[in-house]
Amino acid sequence: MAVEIGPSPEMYLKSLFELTRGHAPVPISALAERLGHSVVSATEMVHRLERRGLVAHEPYRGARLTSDGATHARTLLRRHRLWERFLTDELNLPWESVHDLACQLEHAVGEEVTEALDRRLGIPATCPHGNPIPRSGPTPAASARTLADMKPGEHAELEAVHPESGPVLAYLAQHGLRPGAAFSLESIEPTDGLRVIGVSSTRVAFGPELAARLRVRPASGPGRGGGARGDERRA
Amino acid sequence: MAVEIGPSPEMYLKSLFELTRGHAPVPISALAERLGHSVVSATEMVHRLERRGLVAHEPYRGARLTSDGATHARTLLRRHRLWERFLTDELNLPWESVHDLACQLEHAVGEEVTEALDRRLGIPATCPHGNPIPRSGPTPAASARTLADMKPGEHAELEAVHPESGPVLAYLAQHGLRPGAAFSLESIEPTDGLRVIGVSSTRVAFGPELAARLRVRPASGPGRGGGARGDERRA
DNA sequence: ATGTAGTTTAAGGTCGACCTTAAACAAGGT
DNA sequence: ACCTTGTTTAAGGTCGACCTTAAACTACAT
Repeated sequence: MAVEIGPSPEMYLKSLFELTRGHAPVPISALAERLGHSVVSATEMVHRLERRGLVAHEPYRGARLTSDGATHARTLLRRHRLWERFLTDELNLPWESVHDLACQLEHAVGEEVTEALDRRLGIPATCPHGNPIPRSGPTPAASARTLADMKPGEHAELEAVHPESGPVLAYLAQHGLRPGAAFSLESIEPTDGLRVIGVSSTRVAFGPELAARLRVRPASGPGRGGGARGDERRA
Repeated sequence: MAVEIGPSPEMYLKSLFELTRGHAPVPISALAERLGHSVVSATEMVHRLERRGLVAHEPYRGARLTSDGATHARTLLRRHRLWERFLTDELNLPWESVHDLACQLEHAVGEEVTEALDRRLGIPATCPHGNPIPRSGPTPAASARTLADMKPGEHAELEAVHPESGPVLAYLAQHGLRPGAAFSLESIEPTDGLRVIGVSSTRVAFGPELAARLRVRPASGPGRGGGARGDERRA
């Protein structure tokens, strides 16, 4: 069991999982873009994964994880997020850089280490970027609402950065924005749909694509002022 | 700096380092055997590493690390042993299995993580198998004396398992023998040179090759009886 | 001085994971 | 019905990391 699989196929499974919205297949071009590969290469890989029974490919529509594939992807994501927690909580590495670091570590460990790590970390509920750590049992539904869905004047709190990536996290870190931060949407610029938000006396702008990657929830308290405040470790 | 290098070349550097005795070149056949590769493949790799300036190859004698190569190997060994400590000390994974696990992790992290890990672990002096963790500055000379050098009747204490490997550690674990354990050499069998030692009322036998991998030092105290006792974390 | 054991080179093979360019094809809007 | 856009297939390439078999060669001990 556990089906030997290399780092590269694993990245595909993970990306596929992350890019999946609802029940729709993910266009291969989207996959390719996320991984920085050519579309042809991505198609090749999808075929390889299909032969292994991990993804189902609907021609001209996209690829979807089979349940085997989804299981595998979930454990990968689990490892990834646990490592992220380890790197921030135990090694005190910067919030915005642990994503890329964890991308290496996730392929280097099996179940043994993963579970031990989970216990060691106190069975955390989310990664440092606000995403839930998959465990046995259904994953708690993440809020579907993002910054892109908000209307000017609304107040909210950053819940998570969903498809994570180095550059995105760097941008957020640069402006002191972290899960838990309260903010308000000040305006949506007519040109390019730029979202300008106010976070503790600063203004930060986000393009529509980035905005769609910022999951939000109604501001919890009157917001204890904070910009760069932490993230919750429990659900 | 840091010269991009993959897991496989890294394993070669590490093995080369571990197999080096004094100043002599390591025969490629020995390298190949340690890695479980064919001699031809090992030769190929040595060439690749030579082109990169990491090893020097003396035809028909063997390969030696250049100073660049040695530096690289040392940092690899450093990562490896730090991960071993992490896995045993923090995750409570079994002593005999952390070697193989660390073999994966060592290729998945850079300097940032390594140094943070080191600090986090309290700058440990040795790995769980008794080998010193390389740091800047000269590595403390490991005792050159092994079980293979002992005479019947002698008492000693296990200091380290030097070239480590899964099966060797498994054998030791099976017999409750760990660094720090005191024992006496009871006999050397004339056939096959088997070393039979007494450890806390048990007898365990070692072939000559294994014996040469067990570094020993004079028993420290009257040995608080112990078989399966720990290992020191400080020099 | 010679022979054997250990080393090296040569030649050819496989597999995975990428790339490019170019052609064939399907979906969906006008 | 057509045309554009996005998708897939085909063809050929590269590179790294392994493999085998077979021939050439060296070191060293007898």
